[in-house]
Amino acid sequence: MELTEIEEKWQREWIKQRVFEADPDGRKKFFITIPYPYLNGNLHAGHTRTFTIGDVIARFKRMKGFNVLFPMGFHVTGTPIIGLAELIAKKDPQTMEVYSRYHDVPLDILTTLTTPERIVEYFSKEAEEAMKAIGFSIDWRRKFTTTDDTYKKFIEWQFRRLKEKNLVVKGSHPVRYCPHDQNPVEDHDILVGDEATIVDYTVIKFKLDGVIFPCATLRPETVFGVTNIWLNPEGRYFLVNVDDEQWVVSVEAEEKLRFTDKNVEIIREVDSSEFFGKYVLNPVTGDKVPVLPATFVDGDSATGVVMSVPAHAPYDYVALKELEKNDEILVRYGIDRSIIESIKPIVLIEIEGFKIPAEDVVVREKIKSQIDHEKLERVTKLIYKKEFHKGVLNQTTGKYAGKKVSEVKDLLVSELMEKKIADVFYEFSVKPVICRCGTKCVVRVVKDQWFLNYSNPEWKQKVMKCLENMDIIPEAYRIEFENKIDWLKDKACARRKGLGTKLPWDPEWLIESLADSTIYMAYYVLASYINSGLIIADNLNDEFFDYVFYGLGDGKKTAEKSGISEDLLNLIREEFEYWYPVDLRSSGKDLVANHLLFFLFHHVALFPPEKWPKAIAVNGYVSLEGKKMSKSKGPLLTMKRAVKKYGADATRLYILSKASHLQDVDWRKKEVENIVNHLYRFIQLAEEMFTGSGPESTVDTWMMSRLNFRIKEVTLALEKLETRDAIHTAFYELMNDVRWYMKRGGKKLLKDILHIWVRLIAPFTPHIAEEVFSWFEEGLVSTASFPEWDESLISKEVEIQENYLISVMDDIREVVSLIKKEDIGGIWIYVAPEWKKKVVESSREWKDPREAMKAIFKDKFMREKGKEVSQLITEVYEGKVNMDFALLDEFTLLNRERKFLENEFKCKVIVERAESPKYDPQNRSKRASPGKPAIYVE
RNA sequence: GCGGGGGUUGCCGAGCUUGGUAAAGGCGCAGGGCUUAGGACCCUGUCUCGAAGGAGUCCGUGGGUUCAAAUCCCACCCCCCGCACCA
Repeated sequence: MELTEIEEKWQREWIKQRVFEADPDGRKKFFITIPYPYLNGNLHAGHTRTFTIGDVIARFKRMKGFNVLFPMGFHVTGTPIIGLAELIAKKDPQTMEVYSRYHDVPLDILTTLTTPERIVEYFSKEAEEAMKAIGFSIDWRRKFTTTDDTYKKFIEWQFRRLKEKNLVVKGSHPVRYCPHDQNPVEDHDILVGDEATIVDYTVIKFKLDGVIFPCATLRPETVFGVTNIWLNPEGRYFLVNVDDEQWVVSVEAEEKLRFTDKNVEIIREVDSSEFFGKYVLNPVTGDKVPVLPATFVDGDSATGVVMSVPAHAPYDYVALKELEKNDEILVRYGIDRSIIESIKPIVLIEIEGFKIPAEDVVVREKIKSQIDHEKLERVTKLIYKKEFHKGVLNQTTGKYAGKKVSEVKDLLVSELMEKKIADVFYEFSVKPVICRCGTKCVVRVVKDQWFLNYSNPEWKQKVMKCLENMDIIPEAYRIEFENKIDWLKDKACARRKGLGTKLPWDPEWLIESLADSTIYMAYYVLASYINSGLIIADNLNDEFFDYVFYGLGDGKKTAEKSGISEDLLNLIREEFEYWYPVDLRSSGKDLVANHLLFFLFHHVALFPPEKWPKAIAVNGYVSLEGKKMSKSKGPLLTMKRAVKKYGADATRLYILSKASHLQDVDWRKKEVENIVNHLYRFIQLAEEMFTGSGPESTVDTWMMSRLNFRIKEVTLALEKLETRDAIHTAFYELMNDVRWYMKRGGKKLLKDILHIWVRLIAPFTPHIAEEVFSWFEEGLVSTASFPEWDESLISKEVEIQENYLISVMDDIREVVSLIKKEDIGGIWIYVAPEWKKKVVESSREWKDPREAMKAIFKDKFMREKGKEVSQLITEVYEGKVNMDFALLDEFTLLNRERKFLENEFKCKVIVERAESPKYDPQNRSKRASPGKPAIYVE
């Protein structure tokens, strides 16, 4: 029978018997979810991996006796689907190519996918078919898409509740923005500089006659060491009204400020030279410092006004030195030389190995000019790094003295901001940033934006608490989660464009797509009632959700108001109570810093602790023959195509067996094909085993030991979601065990082993497992019980005996290969004499070889053996003697297996005691060591 | 830069938590068996040397701890991922 036939047959059977439709009952429940896919394309190998892990666990838990709910929905919210519809509508060549070639959309259908609705309809159908074809044990009665009216009601409820808790707040935030398109730009909109991030400079407001000189800096802590400020003598500056203040900024800065949330108005252009030699007030220290010219100042970097800290900033140090020597400039701007000469670097950060850090490195690197950017950039970075991490602030900094720079920085900025003597100026980390349309992008501050208040420390605290009680798989990721929780800032949660739910209190805004996907697992409970028509959108109001999720309110009134029966309402409430919380959420590692984090945040915000998630599992990516997959550019391998080509079981098995959890899987055609062969091998072996029977044999106990050990290994691995190890054990190692058993003449247990084995592999390759299982009994393996192991049958002793035999065979084989003889007449095996065993045995009782020898040589017989004994003792202590083997009754054992050995080597085998060999032409018996008999071959 | 993960034999990957015979397993390669033939399948080998089961080398680099280090500690080099308003 072909594999595809088997697969389709059992998939039909599962649907017919509704095996995966889960409703509450008396059993313990297990609720597992996988992030629903976003429908801007077909499911691919990456989904295949994550989803298959989920399915394997779902199937395993089901067989372990849990009532398992494994549901699936579809994500539609956001802009990419709209973008795709537009691209298809205008027949964008790359899109048409990628979607027909890699997503396998037939061209005649593709050309019709010009609206988001058609795209969603097409890909949701495709996705469901793909997931059925690969045999996922999903309860399909619960599917939905995030643009369903009923789902929108659910999201509205969620956001109203969050707002009530003050977790949705108004604010402004910086985005990359194209002035020409008048739109924020995303990564793929950017022509040049897509690696640029937005960095926030601190602006410190130095004052002169009521005019502010906003000095932009990344090192606000150095404000205590300012000796002067810089303007570029060749740069253009404006005097501008900024809100209710007057600022002097570069012309470039003025332009940028207009995109912020400040009101900006040019008063007049000013010449920087009119300020040189004048004194500005440092608002932090109260010092008055001069304004001086420096050409390194970049008008296109932040405000174009810079504070000078010659003790810690190499640029400033060099510029001052240059100025001091440049009489022409001094004269030109009427700057008194004594001003420069009186400037002394003010050290405010103490760091080992430096006195005045900037001076030290400039001298050491022999930097002569402020235009030597390459060297200056390098040493600037060097000093910054050292000072930030290891530097300690000194008494110059007043109350911050004794603290580390890294500890003080944020605190200092927020204090200065509060006193309104500092501000923020956003700037790109890399320049230029150019939009696809060719326009230079700016940082724009979007005003009156709605935010999820993730920075809220109490909220974070709660998430941390939740995390503490969760299982994180792999455990190494826990620290990553902790870091990300700490790092998470407020997140804008509303958009102008896209698909989704409108913000209920401000319908101009759409709820952003990650924000609407945080607690939707709860919605799966309702979805089956919605899909069966028992509930429609009109039934869903806040009272309904409060009642179902919180048990709040009066049942009768709520039912009345919702327009559904009280019985139904209570049924849904009970079902929610039964399934929630989520026991396991399994996902790709790309979702750690966003979705999974929000998943936790929203759960702790909206649900009591007993409804918080229990576990998160994270897995790596999938690449194709070493190349990264890309939905929009290719290459891509769809789930459907993989299944069609290699079969469901092979695809499942391959993608899980290739790498452990965090590791990325590289999909290689050749290896997948080999897995297909392996499955045929398994079926062939299974057929042999099913019909196999025979008498008891000496290897039966060994086989039982192995089998039980393997069950144990597979079970423990699956409990930890280590699917790779589980597959390895269940398929390869157990198969090797069975082969060895058969080779050794084992027959009796074959059929029984198969009956157990087939259940062991059922979570991974359910179709083949069903087929083989059906040879034995009527029911389905999907609902059969997972094998339990019997610890008492796992026998170390029996396994040692078997390993001993293998080791002896290896030795014989090696000897045979070394003598390079065509025909072997016979093999003589000499088992070590009793006295040697005694030496080995008693050696173990002593701490070191000298003591052992002393003790053993008390025996006269041993003394006579002198050198041999001491040599043996040395070998024991060098670890050359296998203690497990040494204590076996080797003679009996080898004699028992003599026939087997004769068959293996196709010659006669004689086992002798080394004390009294009947035939030993080369006197090899002397070499016999406990656990390692001497061998003679002729 | 910050944070996380990683560097093992031709390749992919175990082993590292808890130091104790490095090289599980797969792919590839070689030899043999089976077969009309090919594929598949089965067996054996695959760091180096070896005409007796042995010896030597070895886990990114350099140090350290230890009787003993792939494993623990320190420093350095290299690779991958995330750094957000995008699903």
